[in-house]
Amino acid sequence: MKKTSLSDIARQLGVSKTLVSLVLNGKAKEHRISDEMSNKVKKLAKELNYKPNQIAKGLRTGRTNTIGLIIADIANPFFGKLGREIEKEAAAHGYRIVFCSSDENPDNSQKQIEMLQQGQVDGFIIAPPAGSENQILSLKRNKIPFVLIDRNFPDIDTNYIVVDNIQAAFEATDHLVKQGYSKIACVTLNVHLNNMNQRVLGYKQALIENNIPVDEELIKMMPFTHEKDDIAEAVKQLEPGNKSKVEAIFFATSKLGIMGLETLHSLGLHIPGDIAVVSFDDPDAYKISQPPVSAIAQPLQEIGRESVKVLLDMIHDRNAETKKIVLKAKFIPRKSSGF
Amino acid sequence: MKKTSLSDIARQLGVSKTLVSLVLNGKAKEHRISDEMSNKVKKLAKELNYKPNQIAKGLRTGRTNTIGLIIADIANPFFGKLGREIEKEAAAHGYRIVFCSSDENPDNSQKQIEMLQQGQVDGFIIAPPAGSENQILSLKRNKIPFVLIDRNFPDIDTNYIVVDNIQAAFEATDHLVKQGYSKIACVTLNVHLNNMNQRVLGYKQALIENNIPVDEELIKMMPFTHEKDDIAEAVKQLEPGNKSKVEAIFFATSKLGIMGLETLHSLGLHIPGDIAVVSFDDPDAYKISQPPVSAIAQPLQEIGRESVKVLLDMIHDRNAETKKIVLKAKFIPRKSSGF
DNA sequence: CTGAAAGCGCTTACAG
DNA sequence: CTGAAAGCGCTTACAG
Repeated sequence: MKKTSLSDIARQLGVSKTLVSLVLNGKAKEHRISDEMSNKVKKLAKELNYKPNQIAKGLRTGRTNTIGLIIADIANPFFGKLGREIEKEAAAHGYRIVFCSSDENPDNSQKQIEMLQQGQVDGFIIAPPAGSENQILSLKRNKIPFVLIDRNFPDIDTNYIVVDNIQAAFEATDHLVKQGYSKIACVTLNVHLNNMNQRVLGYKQALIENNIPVDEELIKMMPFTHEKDDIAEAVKQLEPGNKSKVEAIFFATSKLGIMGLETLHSLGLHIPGDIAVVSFDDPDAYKISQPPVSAIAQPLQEIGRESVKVLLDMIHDRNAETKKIVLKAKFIPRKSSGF
Repeated sequence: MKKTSLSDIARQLGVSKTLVSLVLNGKAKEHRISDEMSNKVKKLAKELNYKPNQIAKGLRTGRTNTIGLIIADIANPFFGKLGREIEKEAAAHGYRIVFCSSDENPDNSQKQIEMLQQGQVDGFIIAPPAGSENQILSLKRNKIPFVLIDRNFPDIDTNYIVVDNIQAAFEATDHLVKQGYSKIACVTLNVHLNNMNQRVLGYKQALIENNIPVDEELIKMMPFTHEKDDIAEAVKQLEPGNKSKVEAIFFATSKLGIMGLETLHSLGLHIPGDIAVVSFDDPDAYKISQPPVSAIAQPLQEIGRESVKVLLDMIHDRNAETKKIVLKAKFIPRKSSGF
């Protein structure tokens, strides 16, 4: 069963493809095509179950109604949930999503962007890995619509949707202090991403503001290709359980937090009795954890929505002003910090 | 900066587009084009950073190198992880993935399939929602390559990659019996999907085999648009904590399990002391849960790989035999069942 | 060894 | 009110 095309309809009706195309694209009125003819065309199109070939349309119009989504890893619940929100908003505007996981590797994102740039997407939503500045600059230079999410490059003027990482990390750390902890460690990633830097900054600011000296020994920077064993090692180095060394840990990502909690549990430590815990991001795991984990929940729906909206604005007007949106993340105290 | 096209290269070299296309597609030898000419073309293509327009190529060849992935919800870690595996395998073969979340709603999958069928994908990997039999039949009728994952329709001869749900549910339930529990409840979805039916079947078979009568009161079928409150209600009806009523619960999906655990925790129950728990699927949450949750881990990597391979076979030969692959899921006993 | 031409299925100036 | 024609950027028989 061959698919019906414009010409099939045109032939059967004895009219031109032009007319059929015009009618089916809702431009009948505009071109003063008779209602009678209009209806005949629409009726037959429905009968033949006509669906325009989007590839042909795309070649002609230069539009594909597809957005390229480049994130670190779709299997990471943070990006999975964000992907879902983006999909939802995109679908509402008639757009589809092709996704690529970069694994935070700029070589990967480079290839992925190149691949999708060959006329397959109208624009990109990107969580750019460290070291991908050139790729972003190149997109900008070529006037390809895109918006950054989760992190941005402060030196490059682009659209972005991020959260206030400093404020969120500050709030979580300050909460620990208010709960009575002062030996507070920070486990983060050793990677040049501004969101990560900001999380550490917020952590430090909260300590300073509370007159607690920052102890670099308590800040563990994990190589970013970290394995479970690395985290375990780093966590153990902090000597959790020994309260003269450390009383609480702030995990800068949920992946770190989940692995860290596994380690703490395996050491037989009681949370928060032996060691208190707070974490950036709020995966399901933290809700059913015993005790539930105090966490910083990002406004995923808003990030998803805004990123699509900003991108579409850019697609419709490539010279639109860049939009820089900073949303607030919400700290949710739970039992893991003695709340 | 306009993108360079085939004709740009042809013009600059004073040759035909044919020649350039042939060379760039590695068909130079075959057409006995001189090495000298071949190299000139390749060199210039590289210099001009030529990237073939995939849309044009797609229109001409009818191939897009894109796979449509339709699952219930990319935000569900099970599908997120599976999506990642599929992406990986697809990328290895030069394919990209456009994904759609159906929310287990056949109206959604219908629209999504229709949308992507307009020449945008070469084939589909689908976790078909209940009630989508017609859509699958229609794909089959139109000889569109596709493979089902996670569940299949026994009455329709199609490619599929699933796990042995009966065996896995049997094993998990049997484990509970061996651990000394006999009042074992099952919380599942009230939905006509063969994988769900099989999970309940495996649960029942294990009871019967162990001479434990099946008590329908202990089987809770959740409407599939379940909310957290519904699960909480269902779990409470089982009267967990009252061991004369129920001693253990088998959750048929991780979404049910996670919500169920939240309820059990909120009731202040001790696991497994007051109530033991096992669950289908093995999200991160189960590993850091205290106690860790006994779970059935599906071989996601294998499902992802095989589904892509089978689909590509079908794309390359539309009359290929259908492949029906049943993989084994692995039961991992942990502390939640007293292990 | 190489090229001219047709065509994939659309849209859109242009002309009448 | 409607149509013939060009063209988006490729690939591929066909011809020489």
